[in-house]
Amino acid sequence: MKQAPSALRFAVVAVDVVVFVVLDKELCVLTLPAQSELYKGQACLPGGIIKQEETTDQAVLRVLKEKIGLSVTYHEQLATFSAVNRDKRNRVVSVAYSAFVRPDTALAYAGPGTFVPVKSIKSLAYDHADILESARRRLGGKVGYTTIAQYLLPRHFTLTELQDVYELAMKQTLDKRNFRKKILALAVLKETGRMQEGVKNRPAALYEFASQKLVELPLVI
Amino acid sequence: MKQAPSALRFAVVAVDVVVFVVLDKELCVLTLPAQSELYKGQACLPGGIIKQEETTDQAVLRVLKEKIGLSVTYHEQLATFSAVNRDKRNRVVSVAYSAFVRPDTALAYAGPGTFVPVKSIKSLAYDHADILESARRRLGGKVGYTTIAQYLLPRHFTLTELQDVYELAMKQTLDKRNFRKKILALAVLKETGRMQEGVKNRPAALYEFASQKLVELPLVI
DNA sequence: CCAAAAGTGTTAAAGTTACACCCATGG
DNA sequence: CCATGGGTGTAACTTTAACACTTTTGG
Repeated sequence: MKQAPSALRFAVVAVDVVVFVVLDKELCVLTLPAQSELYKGQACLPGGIIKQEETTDQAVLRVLKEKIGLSVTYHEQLATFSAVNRDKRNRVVSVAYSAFVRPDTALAYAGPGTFVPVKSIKSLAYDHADILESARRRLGGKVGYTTIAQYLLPRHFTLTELQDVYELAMKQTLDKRNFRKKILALAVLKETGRMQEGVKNRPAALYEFASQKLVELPLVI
Repeated sequence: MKQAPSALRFAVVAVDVVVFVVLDKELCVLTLPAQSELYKGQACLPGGIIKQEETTDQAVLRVLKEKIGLSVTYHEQLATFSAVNRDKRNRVVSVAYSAFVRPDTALAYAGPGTFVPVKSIKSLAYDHADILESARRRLGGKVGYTTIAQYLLPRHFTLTELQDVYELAMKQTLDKRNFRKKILALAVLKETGRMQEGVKNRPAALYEFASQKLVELPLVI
């Protein structure tokens, strides 16, 4: 593919990713120490510049894999951030993404990033705090009308674990009986037939999502 | 602001805008004849390359004003399209926007674009058909839980006109009595005290939105 | 007086909320 | 037998859906 004249290419196009995980009943995101001198000492989100022959979606997967050493369960585009000074060094237009990993993946993770509770994050380098806030809001909305919660859970999970994810994402507590009635009525789950093992209380039934795709529901929870 | 080396600036960043209007009980969008040789004869959405010192939001307003001669009532970011070959000439990453104009503005419009019914559009240059479809879907969703319909109506409007916009956006008919009950219960409208004039049937009361800002509702319609 | 659109209430059904106790397991 | 979390139903209330006729105006 031909390239447009350099004079027209004002900006670098980058991706930044908010990688969510639920650990220990806390909603966490992956952060890294900012590399650049200007933002030294601050944390930031994983990200990188797109390559000449890749889409932003491909860039997200490449960056997470190559630079961060992580495979995510699901990712989706969030919004594009284009403030002229969002990166003080030079003009970078960033296409932000949300991504999700299962807790077991995060626990086994040993790359350069750290998962930290969203609540504990006071500030981030660049405009990454804005991006995080935007992703956080989107997650809160989307958990209620899609099956996005599945990407934050192990494949097989208990209804209580599922409810925990909903409560974290929505920032509210839910009634156990009503939650179960609703989620089961939606018919997006199926019983695995298996039970929890090695727990010191009554073992819970394990469920899984019927479809691994993101399903949109006619509004619920 | 310093610029990153040209070698890192692979792509041109552009904006493309889906400008909606309701004319004659039809949802329409603004299209233009494509300029480039490669897409000669096809229609496309208004758009343009961002400038060095402007955000994508600013670029949208500038492009619509300078190139199209149109002031929109409201605009919001939709999504970013980055397929490597979405523009065959060279790499263009496009940040797509939805925008809305009131019918009176569209009727008075005399610029280079044309408002054509969405239904009548079979194809568009570049990936603009994808962008339009995406905007169309978003409008359909958003009309139900926000006050976005206001940007497609004159400032003062009848409840029937409001219902028409909802029906067009949602692609379904609604019950007149139930619609009125719901929308009035939401308390987002206020009576202007004025009535329609010069209509050959019983004149309807004119309403306006209480806030000109986009308001998100706890789910409705 | 006719045509056209405005305006208005009730009832049945569905969905949502609030709420408390017994059960199975490991230690 | 105790502690821990799992699992379950019902009744009041709220919301939604379906539905038809009278009113006001201009021509």
